[in-house]
Amino acid sequence: MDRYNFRSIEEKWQKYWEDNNVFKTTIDKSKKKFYCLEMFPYPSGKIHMGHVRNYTIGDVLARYKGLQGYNVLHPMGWDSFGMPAENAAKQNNLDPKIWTEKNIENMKSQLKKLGLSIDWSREISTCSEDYYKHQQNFFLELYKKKLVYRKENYVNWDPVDETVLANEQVIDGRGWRSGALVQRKKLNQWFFNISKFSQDLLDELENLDNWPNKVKTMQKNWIGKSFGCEINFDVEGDIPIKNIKCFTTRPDTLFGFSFLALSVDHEISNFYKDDKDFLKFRDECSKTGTTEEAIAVAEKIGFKTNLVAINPLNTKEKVPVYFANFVLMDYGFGAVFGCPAHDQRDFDFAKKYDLKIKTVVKPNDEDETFQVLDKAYTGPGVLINSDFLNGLKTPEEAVIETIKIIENKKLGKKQINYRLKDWGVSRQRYWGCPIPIAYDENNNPHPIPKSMLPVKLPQNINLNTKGNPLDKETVWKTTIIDGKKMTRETDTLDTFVCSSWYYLRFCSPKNQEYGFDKDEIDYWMPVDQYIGGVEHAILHLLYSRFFMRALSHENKNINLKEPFNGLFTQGMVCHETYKDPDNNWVSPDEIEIIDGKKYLKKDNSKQITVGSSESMSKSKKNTIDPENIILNYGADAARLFILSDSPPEKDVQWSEEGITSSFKFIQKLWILNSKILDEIKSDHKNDADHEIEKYTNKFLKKVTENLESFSYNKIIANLHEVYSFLIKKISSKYTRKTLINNYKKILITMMPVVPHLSSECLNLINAKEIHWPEYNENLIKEEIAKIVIQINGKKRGLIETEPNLPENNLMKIINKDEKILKYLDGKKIKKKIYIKNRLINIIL
RNA sequence: GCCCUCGUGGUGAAAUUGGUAGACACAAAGGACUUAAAAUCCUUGCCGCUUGCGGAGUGCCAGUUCGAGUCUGGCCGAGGGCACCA
Repeated sequence: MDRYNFRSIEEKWQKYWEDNNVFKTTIDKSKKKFYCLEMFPYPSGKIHMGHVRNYTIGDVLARYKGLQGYNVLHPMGWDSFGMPAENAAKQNNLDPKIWTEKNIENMKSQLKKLGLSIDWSREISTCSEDYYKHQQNFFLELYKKKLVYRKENYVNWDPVDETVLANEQVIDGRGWRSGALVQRKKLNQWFFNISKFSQDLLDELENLDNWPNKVKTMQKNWIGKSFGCEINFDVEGDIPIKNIKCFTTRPDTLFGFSFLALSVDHEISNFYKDDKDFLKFRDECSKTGTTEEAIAVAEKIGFKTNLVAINPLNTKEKVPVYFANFVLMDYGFGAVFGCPAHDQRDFDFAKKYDLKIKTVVKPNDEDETFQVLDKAYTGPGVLINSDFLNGLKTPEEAVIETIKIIENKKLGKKQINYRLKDWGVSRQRYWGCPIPIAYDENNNPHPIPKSMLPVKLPQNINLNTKGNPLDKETVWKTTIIDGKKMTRETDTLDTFVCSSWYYLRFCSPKNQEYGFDKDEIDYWMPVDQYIGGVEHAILHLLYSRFFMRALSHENKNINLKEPFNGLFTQGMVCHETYKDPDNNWVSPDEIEIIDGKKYLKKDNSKQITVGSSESMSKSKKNTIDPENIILNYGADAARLFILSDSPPEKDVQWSEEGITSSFKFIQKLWILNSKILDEIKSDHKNDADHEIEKYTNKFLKKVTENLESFSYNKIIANLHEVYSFLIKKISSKYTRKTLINNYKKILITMMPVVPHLSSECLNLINAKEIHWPEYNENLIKEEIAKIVIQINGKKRGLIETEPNLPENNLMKIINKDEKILKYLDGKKIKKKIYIKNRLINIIL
């Protein structure tokens, strides 16, 4: 019996698939389509286990759908613009393009070794001119539709990467890539008007039935809709300002008004720009900015103006106006009215500056003497101390009533606000898609004419400069449009723009005229199943949803809002962490096991401490290189293991034992195959066929259901079960025809998981016409019912009977069963609950 | 602080959606084969008297039900998301 030579067999099939263009796809309107897409990788140089998991999950689905007869689109490409290339290029003094292309070459060959069913003829790379010229065209289309605009704005400035970051790229006050503390800086920036679609982006979440609720909730919170009203407060004081607009969700608490707070960037700050104390205060605020600690400690500080604001519902009441560090300029109107009794933040501020705290809401279970003392009350209740509003139920009734009153008195109006802000897309970087704009001598922007696209990145430039290298390219910067000399925009686009439409490009990757072909996207879009990491729950997925809307906006040819019909977010790959006695992280490769204990390979005196299992990361050195795994165990074993044990949406623990066990299972399946080949050399008459028919059909049902529900870990369990069955029953003398038929079906179900082994075995049994096997419900029907006997809800026995046995007949059997009679003990039966074919519960 | 998700053997997990808890796998222990080892196969969730049998058992406490891992309420714990959003 020969050993399974995974290397030659995997290579053979990969070559066969490639040479025969097995996964090449074209439109075929006679067939139902299935667009299976995994998030495309950044070409960092090598694939990691996260990729292996992501692409294995996608491949299982793509192959399954293909076997079912769908016309499957399963492409792959490269998210190849971005800072790592630029940084690597700087360090090694080479061209980012060359660095990137080399990485792509390498990663592509690694991915191919995984045996993925990818149509490589559709490969795209976002850094190629062929890709970004269409992106520039889209930018100009959006510009024309006024969905792109330029404004001066405070930005999140990353001092290490010397670039602007989107709010979403600032994590805990630090740059998401560099980890540097983010600063505030005012710059001219390009923006995509994503907030125009806030309501629609929110509404359509409801219809995304095949998205995880988790992701929908995150997006919902991110969009952050709130209902309230704007109120125009009259003010009096020493500057020529008559009123200040505020946004509030709690107008019902207006009688608890005790101060008005402004953002330091509010237009009123212009009157204080010569006030040294104010400037000092403003500095103080920008320092506490967005850092983690600052928010945690979050001391509320204010700067008192000489203004007073008048309560519009009680004009006798005048309260002080402050600038305060907790008021944001880019939400609402940069001004809030303070009601300390019913907002914790206002409460803290009032305590600090000794402002009035007037209770105007009492909880439902309190009486009217209720007073807010050491903590704001933000819950529901009834309005008190509020004159004509007294007795209203809050918040629902009271908010609506108050808004009506405010509208009638023309003091303000109903208003809906969103937290979602427009998407700043300008980046001060070389390695990105150039923004196709040029400026005239008055600094007015002009689109680059379509005929002059693409605006190509200059090559062979000096990257070792501070700030944006494109700024220094004086020759490149200068251009002539309509005979006028102009200066190019030197900012490039955020790389999230590239990934916002790549799913469209895959439909027609070769179209030179436009980013995609209408016929092609009409057939292929939307993506039926999108698979990737949950880390993109907000940024990438929201941007893509926006981009699809932006392209469809005012465009009769495209009527598509949602790019991804189904979304699946897979968990991470984790591994134990190791440290040496000096507290340094140690990689699994550097460890040797002696007598069950782990030691440092190069120094056996040093014992390793084993830490918790965490997601694989270079910094903790707990990574496993997929290339080595494929080399030593094969792609099928790697695929099998990455799907085993844990459900795909949860984290999976990588372990040496696990991959070894998967490797062994592949070997076992191969031995089984050899035995079956022996077995089918002769035929049998003995009619044991029914057994295998039945088992196979039950198995097919389970596997099919598990595939449909992404329960891929259960499929592996099913494969173990079917193996155990076959290896035991192989000599049961099934007729040759039946054995081959059923074995063929089983092998086909293995195709999505272990395609090389499965293809080889199918070939060896000379199987033709390979398509997903249907199961026959009639063959699955149970011929024996196992009925649990419960006495007073406790399991006391198990009886095997014919199916659908009437209760009377069952009781006859029970009455002959000594074990059970022991429990009945002649007692009177009060009640019987009989669930056919399942259980009977006898209550005494 | 707010929002979401999840708590099942030593470990990763299953459980026909309210009906035999622990499928499948990893680890450990014991056993078989072997001169021996490797490989392979079998047995074992826990507590008790030890073929068998009995008991407890799905984070904790209540509730609904003939019956709860599954449903309801309250607590405890873990993970994730958001960050002064008015």
